[in-house]
Amino acid sequence: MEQRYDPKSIEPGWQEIWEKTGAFEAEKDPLREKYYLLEMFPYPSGRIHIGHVRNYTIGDVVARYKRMCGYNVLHPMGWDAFGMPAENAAIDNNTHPAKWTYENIAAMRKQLKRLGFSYDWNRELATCDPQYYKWEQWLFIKMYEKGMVYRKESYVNWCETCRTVLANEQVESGNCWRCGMPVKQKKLWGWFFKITDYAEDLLKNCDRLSGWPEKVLTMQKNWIGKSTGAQIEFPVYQTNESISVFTTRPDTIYGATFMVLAPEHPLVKQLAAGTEQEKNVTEFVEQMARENRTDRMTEDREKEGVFLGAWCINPANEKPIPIYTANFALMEYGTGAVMSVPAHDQRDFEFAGKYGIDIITVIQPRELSAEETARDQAYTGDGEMLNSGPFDGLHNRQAYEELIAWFEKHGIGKRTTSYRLRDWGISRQRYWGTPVPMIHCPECGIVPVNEKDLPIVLPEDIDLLEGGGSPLAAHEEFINTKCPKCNTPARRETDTMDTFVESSWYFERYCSPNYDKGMFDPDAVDYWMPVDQYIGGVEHAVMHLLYSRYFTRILKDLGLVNFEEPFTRLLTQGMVSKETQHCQEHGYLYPEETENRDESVFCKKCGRPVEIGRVEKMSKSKKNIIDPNQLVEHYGADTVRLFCLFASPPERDLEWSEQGVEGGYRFLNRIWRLAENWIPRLKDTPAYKDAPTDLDEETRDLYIKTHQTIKKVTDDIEDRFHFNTAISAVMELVNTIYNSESKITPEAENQQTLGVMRHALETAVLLLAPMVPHITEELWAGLGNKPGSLAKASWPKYRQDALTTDTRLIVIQVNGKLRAKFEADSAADEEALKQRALADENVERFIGGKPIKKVIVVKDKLVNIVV
RNA sequence: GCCUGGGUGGCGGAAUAGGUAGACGCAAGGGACUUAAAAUCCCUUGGGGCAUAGUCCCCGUACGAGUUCGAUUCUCGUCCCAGGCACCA
Repeated sequence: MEQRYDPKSIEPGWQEIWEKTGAFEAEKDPLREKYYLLEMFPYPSGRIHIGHVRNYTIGDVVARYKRMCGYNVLHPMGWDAFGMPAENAAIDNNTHPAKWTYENIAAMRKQLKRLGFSYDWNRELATCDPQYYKWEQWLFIKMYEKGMVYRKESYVNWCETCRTVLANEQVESGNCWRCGMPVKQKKLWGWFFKITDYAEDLLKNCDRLSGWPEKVLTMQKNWIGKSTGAQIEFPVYQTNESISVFTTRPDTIYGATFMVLAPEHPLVKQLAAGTEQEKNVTEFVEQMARENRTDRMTEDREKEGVFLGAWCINPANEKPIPIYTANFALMEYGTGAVMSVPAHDQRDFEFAGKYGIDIITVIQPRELSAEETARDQAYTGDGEMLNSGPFDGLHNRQAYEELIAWFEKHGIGKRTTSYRLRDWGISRQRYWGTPVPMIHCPECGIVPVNEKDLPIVLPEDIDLLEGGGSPLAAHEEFINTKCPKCNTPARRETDTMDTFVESSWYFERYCSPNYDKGMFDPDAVDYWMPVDQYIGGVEHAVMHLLYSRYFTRILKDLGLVNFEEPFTRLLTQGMVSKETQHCQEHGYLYPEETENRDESVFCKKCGRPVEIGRVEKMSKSKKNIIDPNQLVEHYGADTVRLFCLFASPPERDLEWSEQGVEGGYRFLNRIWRLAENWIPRLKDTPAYKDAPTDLDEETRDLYIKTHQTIKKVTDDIEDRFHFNTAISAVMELVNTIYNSESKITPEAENQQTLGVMRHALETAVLLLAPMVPHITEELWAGLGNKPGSLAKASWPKYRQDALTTDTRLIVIQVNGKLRAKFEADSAADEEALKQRALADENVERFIGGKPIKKVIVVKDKLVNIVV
């Protein structure tokens, strides 16, 4: 051990030892209980940011902790390596996406290693590796054969900036999740995964995911968006056509006074054809097609529509009702047609008001008259049926059931369920992704590639087009092929897959990353999966986590795995934020662009005072980012890790504070000095581990504090991952050791006191080992243990008999207010406590001679006297 | 609008089955050491009150009620903040 704590000189050495000894390599071992800990793998952007550091530190603590507890821990790391930034960077810097990606991976791997994370690097994978995506293509073909994939032309979310299609999950309030630009609707051919087949199952199982945060489950449930109701047929007047509608309120059908079709609905043009409305309708539909989704779908957008010049028949009362097309109707939801009941739906109410359509009340609440109901706004509650023929007088909930029965009996409609969830559009019109392994043959149509021809590798010699567009479509060698069935010249599919496909099964690949006979070795997956603990950002609550759950079901239905939920427990960590600095003249400022004078901050450029802005998520544009590299350089990996854990519990946001980091560094120094002072004295003394009864009072206090700390830290990590309070507890222990130090005079220095001291010190080192692994390895070796053995040391256990002293602090209350405290023997019975409390001087004052109504005694805690 | 969280000192945050509110850290102040500074170590630190400076008193966990011997914790109502969804028929 060196004199001074110098993280820079000790950390790389331990990292080397871990690597050399293969300390974190995981081997399948059926005799040992496994623990699969996974953090969401990063996109190789080139630099690790502080959000990664936090995520991976939390994961690493759990991995190291579980290892110390004896589990066979799998803790892998890899790269979500396909995606558009590589392509864009390649265009900007005139390089190749693969080169850019692999260089970034090398840089980031180095950063992760420098932080001392305990990954099994032998299992590292990159999704852009043909040996990885080969199996994704294989799975695609299996799914195609089972009818789980299909190709269709439809309106899709199109991002003009990224020049590609987006899945519904990837549109965030009308904008592209990646670049933030508005998303348009575009009619395009594309490949879809039939995730809607699993909607019900994905929804139902949410309730069984007890290890997931409620927040994430709610988001998934809302996204799947189940609603129950009926599908009802409305015949079109004087034609053979009929319009199918989905409604959650079949009980209001007698109040349906018009019909609305989505502008994209196939019947719109057909029904308007030849009527005097045809021109208006065409214009309206074209205008809707031009508008982007955001503009059309904002809620404050006024309801607009046009009459089609056609009517349909309300099957309940056989009255004709006009058919409209309107901006608020969505082709993607239900059947793309709405039976509109203005009296009982606010949106329909507004539309009817604007276009002068009849409003007929069919449900009347008890507290309002028929005239008052639905006068100023739609009435959406329950009540008694009226204007509804044979159903008048019924409660609407009952009418709901009877109407559905009536529809089913007369073949007019049936009970159905509708989901908001759409099929997953996975086609991307870009280069840097997994090629869809399909061939378009003029004779045979669409034909999957032969399995033996996999992988379909991305060609390397491509011209990336400025402003996007698939270079594959222009690559003659890639496109031209022969049909696997009939051998005539055919064309390859040029779409690549959404990168969320790769991340939907990487956790299975980690189990056997080099397996070449399939996606994964079934035995390995059988042993390691499911992931016991998954950790990542909440931003993936719907996208990645829903897709992964879906994929696991696919694999199960294909007989490849025997479980359906991939992640048993999920932890979503909060984001990292920091205060911003803003100058009137120069906008947001980096700390180095400001200077401190007279307790205020000023802009270096113009000298104006700088406003210290609110705490916000770190981003380049706000200039409130911090660079992990610089921090590690300055303080070492352990301090950076310690602060990430100490500043707040994992699920909450973490506010970055330079001074807080400094505090963490001070704490590590404090332990270092403690060890440095004591190690020479107790090097040859074994740790005292027996019952506390034989110890003198002062030594016993330290011994008990040590065991209390073990319990506290273990519980904090085990139950809640609250590392902040775990660290506090060790800080308290260290403070206690400092305080005991003065009491161990040379005269008092005997084997027993030294043994207790050693035990305390050793325990602090063990408890901190998962969080700050480098300094603790150094101290562990200093204490005479085999260098590098801490990573595999056993987690300390506490003695039940060493958790409490024989006296307890008892609190005395009068009428619930604290009035006095005293130390009581733990053996004292209730009566004794009561007598002692009543005898207290201060207590007597507050009783003031009033009669005592009741005395409540809580063992080991308090006495409350009620007067 | 709906659904989740959340609101505690100057700050980050504790209080895990209703039982001492403010652990631990940061910042601030004071002291020791030093020629000095840094570092370190020790002490003080929610607000207010006092003829009795105490094992003292009053107030205090967004606000207002309630349940309870006792509420940061449970119930109801109000306000504010963050995140998600948002014309879904």
